[in-house]
Amino acid sequence: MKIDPSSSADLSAQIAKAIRDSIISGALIVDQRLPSEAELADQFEVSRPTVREALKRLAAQSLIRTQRGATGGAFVNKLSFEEAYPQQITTSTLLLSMNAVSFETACEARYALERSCAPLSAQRRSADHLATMRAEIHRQGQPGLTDEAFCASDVAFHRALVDGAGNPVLSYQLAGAVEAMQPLMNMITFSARDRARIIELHTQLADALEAHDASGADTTLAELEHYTTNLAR
Amino acid sequence: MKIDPSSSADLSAQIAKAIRDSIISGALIVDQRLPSEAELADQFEVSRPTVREALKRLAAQSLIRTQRGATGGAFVNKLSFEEAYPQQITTSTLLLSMNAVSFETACEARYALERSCAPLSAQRRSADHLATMRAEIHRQGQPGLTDEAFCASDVAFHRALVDGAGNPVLSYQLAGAVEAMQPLMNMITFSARDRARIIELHTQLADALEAHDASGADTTLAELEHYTTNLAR
DNA sequence: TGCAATTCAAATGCCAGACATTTAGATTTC
DNA sequence: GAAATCTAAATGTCTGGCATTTGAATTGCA
Repeated sequence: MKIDPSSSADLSAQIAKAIRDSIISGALIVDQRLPSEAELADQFEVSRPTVREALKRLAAQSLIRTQRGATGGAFVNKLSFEEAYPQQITTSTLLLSMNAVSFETACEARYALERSCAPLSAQRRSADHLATMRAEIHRQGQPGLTDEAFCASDVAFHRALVDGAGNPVLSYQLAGAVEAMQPLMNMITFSARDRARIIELHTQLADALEAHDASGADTTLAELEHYTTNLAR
Repeated sequence: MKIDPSSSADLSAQIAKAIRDSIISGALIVDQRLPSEAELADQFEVSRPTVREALKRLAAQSLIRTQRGATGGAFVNKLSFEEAYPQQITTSTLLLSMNAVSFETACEARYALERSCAPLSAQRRSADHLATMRAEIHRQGQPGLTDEAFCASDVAFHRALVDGAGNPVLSYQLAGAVEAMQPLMNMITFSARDRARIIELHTQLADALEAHDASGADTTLAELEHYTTNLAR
């Protein structure tokens, strides 16, 4: 683990990279304790603040965690799907807002990915997932619901659909696509008639999953995509 | 933008969160300059090193960039898809390796997502994408190729397929799934016969895309998934 | 006047040393 | 033997300072 003092890059960035590479390569394994900040400073021949900046960089990516106290220090963190979700969502949201991605493009991606989950979800969805979907459908029918709350419930519904596939990798990837759409969706105003149609399609979708009907679910998702893109116009 | 001094969390983490929230909410816009480190230290009533640790956290997520010199400082960074790719890939790779995700699960997710791109790619792929795919197929047929190089070429082939859909959101999401699989794929040894079969399927796939044949591409991808999962056993 | 060289100031990058706080384990005391 | 205390190691934070970079203002000269 070495750094190049002649490089133009920040020392703390170089040190972070060196440690990150060690984690990715497996030289540092989960829960292993890194040397103390003072020891790292010695090894890399830099000051403690510089080492600390490097460690903060890694902490921001959830690659390490730190503990204070006698047996404390920095430990290689076991990156869990739960931890990775929020980061994925934040990044996806910013990507959409900062790159002026059109509603059509985002919508297309979202439904394309979601349709890839549908057959698996039709096959494996638990009663729990179905119950969540039914509950969200019911909420969507409440009269006083704001557009924002309607969209939030929509996201919850679709996440239950995706989670029904029982594949954590899919759930992780989809979380970004589905949640990041929400700010864009929030810019749409839904008439009572729009909501009724969406709820109808959601119900069809839940029915299809309950009946383990993959192609029915796929067809309904296609309709929903079509309806949503038209709404945005 | 305030922090809670009585909180147990690190000050630098709180400050990073405050600034991050401002960026996400749009209170800070792209290319806007943040106050200098000294000014931030005053505002948050902490020392400069603490502010610096916070800024490094944000830099690690590509939310800001820093410039030295007279007109330097920290600027809100326009997060681009190109910048987000490597992060996405790193995270996905670590998620798979640290959570002992089975080859079957990862493979299922990868092909499910990839099949969602196939119809779009069949419709929109450019001559460029096709050329890349053909070139990779040719490389895969070279006799002296190591298993690692074969897998790398496989990844390049599939990325061209995904990019052919012409949807940057899809490409971004898929990059993680496809690239993160590579370490798992590298653990498989391919016989000459295996390679021949895979190349055959890749050729079918390229042919289907060239003919704008969506269902043909889908069928071939399903076969490829089936073949790959069987190989892993 | 116009252009080049110089100077200047502001900002980040980096360092040394110190103190505060937390925490587990060792030690002491009853 | 159990509870209380002490201790040491580690991170968290601060002060103050110097080095380096870099754009802009200033100056000097033709």
